[in-house]
Amino acid sequence: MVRAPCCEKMGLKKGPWTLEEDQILISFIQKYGHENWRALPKQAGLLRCGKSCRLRWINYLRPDIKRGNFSEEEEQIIIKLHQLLGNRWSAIASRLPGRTDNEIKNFWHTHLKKRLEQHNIDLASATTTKQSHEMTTNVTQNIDHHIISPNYYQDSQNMVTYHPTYCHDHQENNSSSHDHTQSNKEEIIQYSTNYGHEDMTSFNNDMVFWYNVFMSSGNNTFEIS
DNA sequence: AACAGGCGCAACCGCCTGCTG
DNA sequence: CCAGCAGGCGGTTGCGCCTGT
Repeated sequence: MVRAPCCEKMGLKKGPWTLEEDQILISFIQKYGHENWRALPKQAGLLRCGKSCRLRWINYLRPDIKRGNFSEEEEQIIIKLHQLLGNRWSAIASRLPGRTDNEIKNFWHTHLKKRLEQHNIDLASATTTKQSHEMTTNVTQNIDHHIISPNYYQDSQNMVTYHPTYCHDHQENNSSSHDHTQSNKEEIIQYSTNYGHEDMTSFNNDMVFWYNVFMSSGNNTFEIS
């Protein structure tokens, strides 16, 4: 398949964004939204490619972006989710409100990776296979309660609508016994429940459910790295 | 004060997948 | 079913800043 050209046209600007460009992009999106990223720069009068605009908006200009250092709690969440999900930064980011995949990826490569590697070296001689297994098990059972899924939407009837996460995890289902067709992807599981943030049992069950979804969605090809 | 090396982060690149005609 | 397009994603790069010498 021929890949669509991107940013190849002469005259398109690259490199750091200026304040002026940021303001143009923000005001355009606030006015008209971003239904078509490719067309957006032209419509907004920006000499950027659509991808660049999208990246800038998602990673920097979005109003709900949380700036600043990662908290200890967030670090732990990232570590745990990375054990569970691998390098699926967008999936990890979707569980950390206000954080972007790029930010998490950078944070991982600059901080956590080194720290964990050092930690692994320290543990290498002492860790047995059994302990390793127990660690993995604990990860699945003790995912931090504060991880918030953006896939939950509470509607007016106090129902929680759940969109299965595998909608976004598209690689691991090739040989799956589950046929994740479009109809399956659109499947919505509704819990008629009193589910609340105080109800940690429900939250725990939820995380176990998620884990099961992850595991089953890949016909065990899902890798914990 | 000047320089070198390391670090952090924004941005780019290229591939993959889903959608549509 | 196929081809082309658009969006999304993860890997990588480049550059500015910081720190040590």
